[in-house]
Amino acid sequence: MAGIKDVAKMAGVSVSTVSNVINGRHGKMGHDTLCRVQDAISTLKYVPNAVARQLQSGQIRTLGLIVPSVANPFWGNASQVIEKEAKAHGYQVLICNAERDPDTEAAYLESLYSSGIRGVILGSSPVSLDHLQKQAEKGMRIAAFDRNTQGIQQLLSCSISIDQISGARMAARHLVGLGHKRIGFISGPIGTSSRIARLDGLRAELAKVGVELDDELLWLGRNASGFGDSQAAELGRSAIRELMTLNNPPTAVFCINDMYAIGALSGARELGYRVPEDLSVIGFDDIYLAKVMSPPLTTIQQPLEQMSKLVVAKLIEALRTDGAIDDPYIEMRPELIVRSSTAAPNPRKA
Amino acid sequence: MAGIKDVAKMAGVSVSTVSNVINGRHGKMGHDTLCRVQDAISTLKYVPNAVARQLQSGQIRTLGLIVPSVANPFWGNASQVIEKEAKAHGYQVLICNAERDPDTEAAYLESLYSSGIRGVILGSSPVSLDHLQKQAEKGMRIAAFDRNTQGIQQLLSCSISIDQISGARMAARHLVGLGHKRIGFISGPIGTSSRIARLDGLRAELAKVGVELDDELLWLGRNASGFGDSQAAELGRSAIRELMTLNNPPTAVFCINDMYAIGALSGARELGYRVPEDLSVIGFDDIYLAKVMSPPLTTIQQPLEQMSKLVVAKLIEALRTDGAIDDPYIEMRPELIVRSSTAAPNPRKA
DNA sequence: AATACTATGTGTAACGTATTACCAGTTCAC
DNA sequence: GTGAACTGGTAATACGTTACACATAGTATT
Repeated sequence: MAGIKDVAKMAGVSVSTVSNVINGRHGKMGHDTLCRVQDAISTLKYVPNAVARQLQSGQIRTLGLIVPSVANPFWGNASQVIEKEAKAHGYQVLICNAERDPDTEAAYLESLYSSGIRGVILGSSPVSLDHLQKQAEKGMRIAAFDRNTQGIQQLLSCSISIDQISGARMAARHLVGLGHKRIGFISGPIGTSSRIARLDGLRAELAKVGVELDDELLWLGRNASGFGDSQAAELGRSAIRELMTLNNPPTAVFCINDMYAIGALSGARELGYRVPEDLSVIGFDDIYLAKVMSPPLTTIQQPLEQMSKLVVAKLIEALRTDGAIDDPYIEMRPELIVRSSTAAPNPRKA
Repeated sequence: MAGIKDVAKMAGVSVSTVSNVINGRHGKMGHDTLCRVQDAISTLKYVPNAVARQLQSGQIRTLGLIVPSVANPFWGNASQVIEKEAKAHGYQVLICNAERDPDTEAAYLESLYSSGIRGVILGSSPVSLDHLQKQAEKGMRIAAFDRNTQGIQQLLSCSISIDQISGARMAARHLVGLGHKRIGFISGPIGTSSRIARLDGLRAELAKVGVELDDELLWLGRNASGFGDSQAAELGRSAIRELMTLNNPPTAVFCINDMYAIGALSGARELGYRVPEDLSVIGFDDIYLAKVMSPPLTTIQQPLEQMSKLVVAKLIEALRTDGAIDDPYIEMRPELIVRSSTAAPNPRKA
């Protein structure tokens, strides 16, 4: 374990001089001194101890990222893009799976704080952010990702999200436009801000055009306690089985995200329903799997890459400027991607 | 930002006493002292600085995890399980996406090392581990996951993997057993130990039973430079299009992992081929999506949960015992999961 | 009454780096 | 030839925590 002292001894200079070399203050010394130090560094395979450095400087170039579950390709992909972007800014990312549980989120936040991390990207997460108050007060900068910021802006340094409500309305409008009148809704437990908004959007649009949303067709993660996103597809499959065996089944279903939609596709086929002839399915997120499903999934797209770049840039700016940034709360426009899982309802059954 | 000194001052005791409280040495002090210190801690919202702690102790309860890509559900799910398991041992996990690039892996390893992390789980990764030598020499404990350990055991503290070769042979035997004689192989670039072993296994089994493996039917990630796993499904789709438009197309394809297989399913359907009637597709890994595909995917299962538990336990043990652990190199048995994407070849075309 | 022991705390030196103040030469203008 | 400015470098201290040796007082034992 070579330390800066060993390097100094070997090069015959003081530790401060070595420190100057490491930190690029080359102007402060003679050329031969510089060379001797550099030689010593490489022969000893010396790497500065980031821990000691941080303790001294109080700085650490690491961001926290709290997501519901990297097992869900949407978040897996988001994590990857965010990490890449952070790396481009010279930051590392510590990824945490919080499973949408407030206590787990709070525990991670405290742990990140105690590691010196002062910037965190919070993905999805529950409606109330009370559990984060303590850390926020102590100076943790929090950036929200994929959630609305109603009433919690004082806790947040910035936020990036799509307009969930209008996304859900686009989906609803698409289905209604095709002629559907019996529309189902499939989701896991409605605990996060984004899920609430999506359901609200669906409700609002259907109300506006005068289509009833039958409570019987709302499937909200029954028996799903403790299930993570890796089970989302399975839940979607169970859901569609229950909905399609009702006396008056839906002709179309809106799924809270693409994973549920993928499960719904699978379940519908098992029951002998053809998609989209007998049943239309629409998802949300546009994960990369949506286009390779059969049939390819109609869905609402989130501009993931742009959102990730923005959230990283904003958060780092907030960290540098001590919170004073322009335009901290951004809502992007989602987009309807029509593929082949939606069509007009089957007249025989309608 | 309250430190231990502030707590000590407020409670009217020395920093040592506060340290004792924090570290659970409650027997060393009077009851009222304990209470006063605890009060001070909570009113000041004091959280011990993990960095300073680590500097002192040289210990950090964090593991590094280097994976090809969390966007691939196999690795996303693995990351999640590993993280959960590590947490149960009181460790955090720092997840890094290395995209199968040796330089990126080396950079992450150095960065992890300088953060005081001394235990890393290395997922998949290139054949040669020369790029990791430097860190390994300095005392980094490396656990290999999902790769063979031929000739690199001195670099590794432990390893957990399935027997890739026998997994691939099981797949080949299954296809041959169904009567297939023209078998294709779809993969991205063959750069990692696990991919090499899978191809070797396929070759060995086919040679054994006297079925030719036509080079024309080997699709190895053409034009795939820089593509990550989120594109694997798309690559699978391109691959199947190329293979099925040959003069003498395959009747079955073996895909390097389930993501490619999912893409192959999609591509085959687009071309009008039915799976499994016209084409059999077999994958590898058994990600949770395999069973909700249509048709559900026949695949080779890796016992992910068990493997994850083992690798975490072994690595932590290696860290604690300074490398001396029993049975460090474990190969688990993969299992053939027969679903509905494989069947006997269509006699019309055979 | 002297000794030993227990319970309860305290003081301080690390840990490895960055920063600050400082010092010894050299050069140079006047 | 004298002091200011500059160059190349040193030494001391701080960062927040822990570990360990030591201090103090009260109580029990001989």
